[in-house]
Amino acid sequence: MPQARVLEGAEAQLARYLRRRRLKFTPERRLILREVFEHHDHFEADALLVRLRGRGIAVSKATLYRTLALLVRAGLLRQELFGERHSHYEHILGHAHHDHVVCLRCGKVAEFSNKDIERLQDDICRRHAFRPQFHRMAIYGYCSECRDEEA
Amino acid sequence: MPQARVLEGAEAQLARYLRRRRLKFTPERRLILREVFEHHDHFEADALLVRLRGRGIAVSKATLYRTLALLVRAGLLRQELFGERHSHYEHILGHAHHDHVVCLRCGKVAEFSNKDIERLQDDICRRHAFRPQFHRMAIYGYCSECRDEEA
DNA sequence: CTTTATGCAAAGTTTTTGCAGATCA
DNA sequence: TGATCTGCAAAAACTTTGCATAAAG
Repeated sequence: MPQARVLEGAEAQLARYLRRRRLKFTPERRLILREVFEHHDHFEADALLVRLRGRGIAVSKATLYRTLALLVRAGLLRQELFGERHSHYEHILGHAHHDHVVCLRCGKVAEFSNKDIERLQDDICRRHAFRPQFHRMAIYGYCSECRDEEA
Repeated sequence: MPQARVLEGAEAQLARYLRRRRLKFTPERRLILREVFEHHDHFEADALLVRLRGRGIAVSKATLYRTLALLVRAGLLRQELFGERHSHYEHILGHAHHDHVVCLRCGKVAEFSNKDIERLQDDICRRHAFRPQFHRMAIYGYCSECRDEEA
């Protein structure tokens, strides 16, 4: 899916979400959405704010956090905690579900997805009479570039 | 493994860790270790502090946090973030590796472990030339008691 | 007696909130 | 025009840190 299409789809999805709830599509929300869906896939709130500021867009921290929460509620973003105290956000739209491999030394994050694991997770939920909504899985260790530097 | 044995093992492991690094086995460290390994398996820093205070043990917050970090480094505890901004801690010693199922409504956490998933994770790491150290996996959804209350 | 640990209070980090004024539908 | 938003600054929640004093090895 080309990036412009993704942005278009994201705007449409957010517009629908807002309209249904009689919420407003403000310029701030549009600018943040744009910045989120035009480029990067994986980001932290603070880095996003810096990027916005760099483009001369002066939304407040409060609005940024409120908007990110809104985008999560609207199903456009996924919020992740990779063992750190701050959140990472990822696109849902235009990006299939996947899990993560995180390097403990350089911090690099790679993605993977595995149908067999998903299927086994479903088995587990059935056994626990649990109705799954989503899952998070991350494997922590050392990437090929960092594994040799480690003791 | 009976609980008393676990505590014994934990003390031995910590003592070894400290000795090697010429660190000290202070009364505070011993008391915290005891409170951690005598009973509960799954706890939050603040709840632990309250429990200690309830037993008349007045370690400071600073020492508590420093000691928990030490126990993680020494391989006795695992630190988990279940999508909240505070940590949960779990025993490693006396407790086999497992993953979690978390109820989004009542917050209940159940454990599971699955050899097939672990094996598939190893495959993935091999394919990424990644040297895994540990992983975290949590499935979020609704438990049998809460699934009916949800829309 | 030297190095490491503790307690206190203050600072830090990331995120949330109350409120008054601004703005969208 | 009325409900929702924004920005600000202050609060919140959790954890970390600097420093003086205490204590382990």
